[in-house]
Amino acid sequence: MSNVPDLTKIRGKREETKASNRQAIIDAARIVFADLGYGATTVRDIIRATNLASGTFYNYFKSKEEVFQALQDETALRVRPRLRAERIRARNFEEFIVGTFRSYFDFVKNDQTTFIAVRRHREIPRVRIDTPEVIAGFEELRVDIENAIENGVLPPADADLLMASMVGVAFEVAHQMLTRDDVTADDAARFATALFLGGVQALPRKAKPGKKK
Amino acid sequence: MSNVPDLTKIRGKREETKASNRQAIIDAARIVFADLGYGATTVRDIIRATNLASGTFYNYFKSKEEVFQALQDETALRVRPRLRAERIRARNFEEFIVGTFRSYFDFVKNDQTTFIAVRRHREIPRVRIDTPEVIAGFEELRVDIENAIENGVLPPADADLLMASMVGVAFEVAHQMLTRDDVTADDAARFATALFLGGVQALPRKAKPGKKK
Amino acid sequence: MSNVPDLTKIRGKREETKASNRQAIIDAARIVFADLGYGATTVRDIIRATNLASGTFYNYFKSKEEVFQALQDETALRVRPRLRAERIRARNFEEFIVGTFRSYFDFVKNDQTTFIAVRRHREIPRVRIDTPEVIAGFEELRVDIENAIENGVLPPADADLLMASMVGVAFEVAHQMLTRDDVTADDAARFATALFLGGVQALPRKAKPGKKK
Amino acid sequence: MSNVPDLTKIRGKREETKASNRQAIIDAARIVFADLGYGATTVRDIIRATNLASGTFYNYFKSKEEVFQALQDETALRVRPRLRAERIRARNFEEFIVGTFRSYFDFVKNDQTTFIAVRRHREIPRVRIDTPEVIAGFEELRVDIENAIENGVLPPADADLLMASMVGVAFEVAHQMLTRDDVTADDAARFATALFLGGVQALPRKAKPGKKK
DNA sequence: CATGAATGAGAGTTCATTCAT
DNA sequence: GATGAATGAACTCTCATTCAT
Repeated sequence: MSNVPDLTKIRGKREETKASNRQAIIDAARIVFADLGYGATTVRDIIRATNLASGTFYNYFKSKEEVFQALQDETALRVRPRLRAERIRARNFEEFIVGTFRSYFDFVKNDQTTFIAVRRHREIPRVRIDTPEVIAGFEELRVDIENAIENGVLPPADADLLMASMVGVAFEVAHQMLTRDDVTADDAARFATALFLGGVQALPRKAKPGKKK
Repeated sequence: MSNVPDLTKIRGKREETKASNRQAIIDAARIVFADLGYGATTVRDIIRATNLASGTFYNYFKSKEEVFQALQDETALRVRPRLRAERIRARNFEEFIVGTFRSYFDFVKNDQTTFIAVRRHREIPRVRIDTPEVIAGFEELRVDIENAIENGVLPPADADLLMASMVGVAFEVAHQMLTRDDVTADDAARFATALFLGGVQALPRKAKPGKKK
Repeated sequence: MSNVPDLTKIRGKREETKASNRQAIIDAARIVFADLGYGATTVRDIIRATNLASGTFYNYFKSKEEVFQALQDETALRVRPRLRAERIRARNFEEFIVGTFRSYFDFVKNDQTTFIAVRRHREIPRVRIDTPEVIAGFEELRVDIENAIENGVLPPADADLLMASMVGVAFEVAHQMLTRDDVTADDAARFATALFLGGVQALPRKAKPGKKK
Repeated sequence: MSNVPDLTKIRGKREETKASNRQAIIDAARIVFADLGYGATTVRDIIRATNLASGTFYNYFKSKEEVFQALQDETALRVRPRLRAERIRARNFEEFIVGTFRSYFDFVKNDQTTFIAVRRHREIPRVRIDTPEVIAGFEELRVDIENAIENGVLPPADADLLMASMVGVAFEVAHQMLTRDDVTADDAARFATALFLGGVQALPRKAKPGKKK
C-alpha cells in the first residue's frame, strides 16, 4: 500500500523529480485538506496548489481519496516509531502511558497542519479514514496493552476497549488543545495520563474471551 | 456511486400526515448516509430514496449539509433529554458517570442507523460535523461537570478536557461495540465508568484559569 | 430500443418540449455526424448545434453512440415501410427487385443528410453500426427472399448471401451516386436491377443447410 | 476501454531486426483494432501492446489514423498483386470475375485479423477508411473493367458502378462468410461469380460520358 | 533513436439548483 | 406547495503529444 519511493537508489534526475513530484502533491494536499476540509476539496484544488499540470496528478494517485490515505499513512509512519520508542523505553505502566500520550501530543502540537480542518471559526466537517497504516498503529498499541496484561503490569481488562479509550481521549483532547490556546502538550499529557493511571486499576475483568482465538 | 437501495421508498407520496415531507427526507437521508457515507451521498441519492420530486427537497433544506445537520440535531435532541434526566437523578458522582455512559451506549445500540457508516466490511470515511445542537449537548455535559466541581463532588480539574475525554471514550468505545459482536451496552458502560471513576480522582488541578478569560 | 415518444398522447407543454428536445438532439446529431464524421464528432459538438444545455443531452442519451443508433433506427424506420410497400405490391420477381432498389435510391437521393460523411473532398471514415432496427430491415429483406424461393419465384439460392449482395450493391452504388453528379436514382436502380435480374437465375444451389435449423 | 489483451507483446524490445519497430507497431495495431474497433482504440492501447515506449510511436506515425491507413495500405498491397495476377492470367470475362472474387475471399479467410471487428457477439462499429492505396486497388479494378469493355469482352456498361457493385458484394459476402461458419471461400466465390456473370450481360448502356469529363 | 513522465486541452459527465407548469 | 426537466458551472479524467534524459 504505502509506496513511498525508495530513496536508497537515487538514479538520475528522472527518479528524483518523480519522487519530489509525489511529495509535492502530498504536501499540497495536506495544506488544502486542512484548509477546506476533505469533503470540500477537489483534485483540482490540490493540483492548483502545485506547480504541476493536472494530468500529472493521475500519474501518482487515482483519486483524492488515495492522496488522503497516503497522507494518513505518512503521518502514521511518522508517529508510530516515536510511540514505539517511548513504550519500549518504559519500565512500568506509568511510563508506558505517559510516554504514549506525551509523544502523541507533542507531535500534534508541532505538526498541526496534519490535523485537518481544525479551523477556529469556520465549521468544517472532520473526516476520518482509518488506513491500514493507521490501523496498524492502533493494533500496535493494543498488542502492547495485551503484553502488559500478560506480564501482570496491567489488570486483565479488555485490551480493545482500552486501546479505543486511549485513542478517543488522545484525539479529543488533542482537538481541544488545538482549539484552545491555553493548553500545552504537557498539560494534555498530564491530564490524560492521570485519568488512565487512576482508572485502569478499577477496570472490569476482560469482557471478551479473546480476539479471534 | 448512486446505487442506493430502494427499500420500497421511505414514505408514500402525499398519503400520510401532510407536513411529513421534511421527516421523509430526514429518514431517507439517515439511511442513505449510513449506506454510502456522507461524502459519497448526493442530494439526488436522498430524494431518490423518497417518493418526492427533486425540487421538493429545496422546500425543506438548502443542501445536503443541512439535512445532515438536521439529522445530527434530531439525534442530539433525542439523546440529550435522556442524558440530562440521568444526571439530574444522580445523587453522587458515580451515578452521574454511570448514568451518562449507560444511556448513551443504550441509545447507540438501539438506534444504530444514526451511526453512519459503521459497515463491517466496506471502509467508509467517518464524517463528523458538530452542529450547534450537538455542541450544546457537549456544553451541557461540561456545565454539569463544572457544577460537580463547584459542589466539591469532583476535584477541580479542567472541565473542558474532562468533557472531551468522556466524549472521546464514548465515541470510540461505541464504535468498538458496533464493530464487534461481543460487547453489550452494559459491558461498554461498566468499562467506561470504571475508567473514569478511578481516573478522575487523580486529575491535575485545573489547567486553565477560566474560559475565555 | 427505439423509444420514439408517443405522439398520440399530447399532454401539456412538458411532454411537448420533451419530445421536441429529443428530436432537436437527433436532428443536430444528423447534421454534425454528416459534417465531421462519426469518429470526430463529440457530444459537445452535438449539443453546441442545439439550443440546449450540455446537461440536457444526458437526459436523453447516454453517449454519442446512443444518439447515433437512434439516428440509424430513425432512418431504418423511415425506409423500411417504403421497401415493404414496394415488395408487397410486387407481382413478380422483377418488380420485387426494381421496387427495392428504386425506393432505396430515391430515399438516399432525397434525404442525403442521413448519409453521413459523403463529403466530396475531405476523406472521412465511414462508420457503420448495424442497430437492431437496421438488422431487422435486413432480416425483412431476407425473409422476403426466402419466401420468393419457396414460391418458386426464385431459384433455391442462399438467401443470406443474396440479401448481403443486395445490401452491398445498394450501399456502394448509392455511395457512387452521391459522389458523382451524373448518376440519377433511376440510373442506379436500373443498373442494380439489371445486374440482379440477370444474375439471380444462375446462382448456385443453397450453400447452407438452413439457418440454425 | 483500454483493456487490450497482452498477448505477451508483439515483439521484443530491441531484439529482432532493428528497423522493425514500425512493423511491430503495425502488427500491434492490427490486433488492437480488431479487438476494440477503430473508434475505441487509442494510441496508448497500441503502444501498450508493444514493448516500445509511448514516445517511440511518434517516430513512426503521426496519429492513430496514420497507422490505420498504413494497415489498410499494407493489406491493399498484399491483395492487389494477387488480384492483378489473377486478372492478367484470365483469358475471358468469366475467368476475370472468378479470379477476382476467388483470390479476395481466400485472402479474407486466411488473414482474418485484418478484418476488423468481425466479432461474433460484441457489436462493434465497422469503420472504413479508403486510403489512397485502397482506392488505387479499386481504380485498378475499374480500369480492367474498362479495358474489358473496350475489347468487347463486356457490354458497354458503367464501369464505376460495376466496380462499386463488385466491391459491395465482395465486402458484404465476405462479412457473411466470417460471421457464419458454413460458408467457404469457395462457396462465396461461386455465388458472387454466378451473380455477376449472369447479371453483367443485361446491364444498361453506360450512364456517364466519361470520368471527370 | 528510445524512453517515459509531464503537459494541458478538452471530452465526458455529474449534480445542485432553478423555474415553468 | 409539488413536480421534474433544463440548466451550466465545475469536476474528474483521458490522451495525444512533447521533450529532457
